[in-house]
Amino acid sequence: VMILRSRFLDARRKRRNFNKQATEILNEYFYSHLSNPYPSEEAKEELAKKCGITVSQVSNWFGNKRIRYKKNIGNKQTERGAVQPQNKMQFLS
Amino acid sequence: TNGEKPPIDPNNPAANWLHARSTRKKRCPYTKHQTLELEKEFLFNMYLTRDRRYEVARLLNLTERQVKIWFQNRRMKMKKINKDRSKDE
DNA sequence: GCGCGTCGTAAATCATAGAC
DNA sequence: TGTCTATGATTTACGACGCG
Repeated sequence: VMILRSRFLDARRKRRNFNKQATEILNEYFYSHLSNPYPSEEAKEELAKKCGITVSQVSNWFGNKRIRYKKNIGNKQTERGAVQPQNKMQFLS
Repeated sequence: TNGEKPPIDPNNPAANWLHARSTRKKRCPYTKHQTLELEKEFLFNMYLTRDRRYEVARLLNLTERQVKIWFQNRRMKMKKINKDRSKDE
């Protein structure tokens, strides 16, 4: 049991890239909230649940995404996917 | 509370989400020795007295502010570790 | 008010999965 | 198989705000 448990813990400790669906969900949220990509704690919990990852991992993902997105502005990185033609970023005038 | 736009602002990236302190000190990774000594001190007590902070800073060639912030960050890290462990069932 | 506490984050850096 | 780079995690450094 000890061996299995430690093996389990070791396996979890190793970083794995998130699966495609989880990444899609996160990207969809990010690009549909581009004017303010800072999910609330509640939103993070919901995203975590939908993606099958932890809240901390959601926070890490948004932290990395925001800074890496910024570093790309000007690049062609409009990044496909979730941005609907009818964008949701309005107001804030 | 300030701007500091990235180099370019193509069209309207809607990226007005501020932040980016221009006067912030660049992050400077601590040496193995500094980290080890800080960890030892943290093991001894999670909170520093004023005198102890001064002494640690002097010994490790860090500012008192750096030592204070290191302990604050370390406590947050401990909290996260404990949280993760408790979710282990 | 000061001074140190937590909380959330930016930005740099680390570690290494994975693509090639 | 052996590079590399993209990606998830961790490490410094603050701003904002709370408390005594």
